[in-house]
Amino acid sequence: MEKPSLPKGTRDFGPQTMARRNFILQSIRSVFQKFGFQPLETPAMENLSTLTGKYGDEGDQLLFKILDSGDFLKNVDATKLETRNSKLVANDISEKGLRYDLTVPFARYVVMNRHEITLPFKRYQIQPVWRADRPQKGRYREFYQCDADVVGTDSIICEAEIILMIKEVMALLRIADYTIKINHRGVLNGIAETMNATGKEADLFVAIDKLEKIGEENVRKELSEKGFTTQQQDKLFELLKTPGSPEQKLNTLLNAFATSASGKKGIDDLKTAFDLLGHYQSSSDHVDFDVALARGLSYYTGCIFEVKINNVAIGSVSGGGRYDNLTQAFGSKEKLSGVGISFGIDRIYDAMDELNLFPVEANASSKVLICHFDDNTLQHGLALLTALRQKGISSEVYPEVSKLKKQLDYANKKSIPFTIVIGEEELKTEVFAVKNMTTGEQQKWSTEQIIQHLA
RNA sequence: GUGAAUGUAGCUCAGUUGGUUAGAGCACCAGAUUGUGGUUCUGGGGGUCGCGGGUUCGAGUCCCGUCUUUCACCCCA
Repeated sequence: MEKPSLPKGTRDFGPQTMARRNFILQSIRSVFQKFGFQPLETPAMENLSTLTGKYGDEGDQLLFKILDSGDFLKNVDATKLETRNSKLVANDISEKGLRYDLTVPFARYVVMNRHEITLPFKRYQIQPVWRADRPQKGRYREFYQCDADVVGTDSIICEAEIILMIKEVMALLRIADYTIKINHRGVLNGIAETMNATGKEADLFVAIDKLEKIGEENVRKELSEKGFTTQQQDKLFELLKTPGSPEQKLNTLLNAFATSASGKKGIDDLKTAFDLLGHYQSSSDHVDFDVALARGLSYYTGCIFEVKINNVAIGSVSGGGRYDNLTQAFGSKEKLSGVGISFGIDRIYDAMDELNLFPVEANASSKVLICHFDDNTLQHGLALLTALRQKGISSEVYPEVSKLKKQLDYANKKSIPFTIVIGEEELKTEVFAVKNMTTGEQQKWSTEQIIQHLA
């Protein structure tokens, strides 16, 4: 008999883990709903044609493909098969794949249901996604994304609200030390134009993004290898090192981008976003204009976001940005601009775990355990149990007759905060011993008093 | 996908140049305590040493393969 095991990069979530995951999930969901987003779910699998070509060559490699049913090799071209090149035959034997993110299925949904969608359309979506990546810490092959997107408006209000939502989620999770990095694709293009590197954006941006991780020296080394002159590099780092507050940086860069239309547009959008935060009576605390942030290059066209929890060795816990042409990839003639944010709850979990940030409430299951001594007291406990449940107090009874010690141990292990002991004496007086498992204090209460105190 | 490291009880780890029956702490179960837990004491259960081959009189220890996890690259939540 083979030992059971899980596919690489996937996990089971036990009750304790689920309680904490739900705590995170519910925090995020409540914020999304508060900001007017409506739920959407899409299938785990999509047609491969929906998924391929949307994430760049790298992304296509990471797609999980689903083998066609039936006799899928029957009609495959024999000469193709003989090449033994799996890439050549992949499309002939697989027409479906597991979704890689939630944004592309959302875009597909919008195009397919355009007639019944009122713009601007705000949806949130919380579902697992799959990537055939090599697993590492904080990187899984199956993980959940929590996305909120708005399509059908260019308004920077949406960008500002994304920042507000991130702040609210972090506050609910009691994560205090985090940074929302924000940049703009236009700023990146402006940099490329200003340093005379148009046409080589891809190499440039990939190198820029590594600045924080590998430092200026190594970035310069990489740029030299890619054929950037020292002069270009000097100009680049002059821009990247623009000093001051976000506002000061924006002003300095605006001057630097005098000849770059997209650079100016980028600065403009970012300025608007920062201004709007003020109108929302919010601050730019935690928000950092990071000129070196370059993510999601294959489809973001406007603002780019990334959220890092500080002092944990885990990648970004959230990312997002504005995209102009996602629906065009599905043949939509109308140009729909969208902007969205995605929280990775698996990484948030890992970070909170490492920082010991889970509140005790996130562990509790039942609030009350009813303990007893024999069949008679057990049976009478059921009436009390029903009374408690009718008042919405989540409670359970120890389902078999056993020693009190064992029942109290059970309550401890499940972090049940109150126990009620029912014995012959309690049956006569109808006053029960209610024990606070944290303090050890014990009170004598009637059913009404119990409900009053615990509801 | 490329390159590297790791794997001994549920968990964290010991285990000498290859040599009897592989250990500890924590956790678990039982008792001390027939209506009061998280402390203490006593006892107990639990390991095909990741899996499969090989070398050897003999392998947890050496070699090869494989899987898992981790790290770097790539990319990303």
